[in-house]
Amino acid sequence: MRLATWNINSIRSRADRALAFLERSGTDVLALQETKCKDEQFPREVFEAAGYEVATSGYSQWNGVAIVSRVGIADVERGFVGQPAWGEEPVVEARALGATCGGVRVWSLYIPNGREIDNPHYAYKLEWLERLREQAASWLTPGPDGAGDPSAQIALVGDWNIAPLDEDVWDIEVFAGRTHVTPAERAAFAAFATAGYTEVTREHIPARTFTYWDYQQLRFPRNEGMRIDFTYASPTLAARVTGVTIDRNERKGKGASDHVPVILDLAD
DNA sequence: ATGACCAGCTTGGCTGGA
Repeated sequence: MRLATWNINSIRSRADRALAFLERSGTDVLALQETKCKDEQFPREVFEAAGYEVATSGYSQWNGVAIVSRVGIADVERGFVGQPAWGEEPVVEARALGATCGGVRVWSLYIPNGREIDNPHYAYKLEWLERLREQAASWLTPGPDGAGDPSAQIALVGDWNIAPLDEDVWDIEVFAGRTHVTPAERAAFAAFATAGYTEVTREHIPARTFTYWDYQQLRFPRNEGMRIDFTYASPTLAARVTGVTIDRNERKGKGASDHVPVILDLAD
């Protein structure tokens, strides 16, 4: 099975690119982030006409996550238990969508950006990651009610908005005092390993291979990017990963997202 | 060359992105 994740930065602007990517890459399950539309605005017919099923979570023009699958979509969950809210009138944003596709519990995740370190959005980001990690740990932990399953196949995929290593940004000095590289964010990211998950893209992808390049200042042609799109896999799923590809070509040309797809190959 | 921000909404100047 082939499982991919992609922050598409507006599905309505790039539905054609997404479908072309699916067919070119032979991807079975595609987790999308920043779809930037409400559920009723999602161009699901583009995918359904090509034989895919679609699950969406979108409440406004911001955020938005979706899963597109040709191996089934079952038990769709919009948001996770305990997911923090944001805003003056607190709202649980469309940043997490779970569905079971081809036997894998896939979570399409768009972790909050954090904005600046002294912005309340940064505390929200850290809280969001902690609550997600607690839930993710529970999914692998058997309880008296049989809530968790240590052998579950779970993929936590998406735009984590964290660069875990200095080499995950083109110039660490540019990021001094900014979000995405702080010890607190990196600790929140690493805690998923303590919870029993393995980040499975690292070992397959060379250092300084990026997944995001800002639209401004020739960042892509200069290869001044960031690596912030990752996949944490449960033990049984991690054991199935045979390869990982970052589709750098998808950043080229007019109308590209600022992120590119990250593709996992899973043994049958 | 891979090229000099982009998306959405309030349609024109904001917000959010990282």
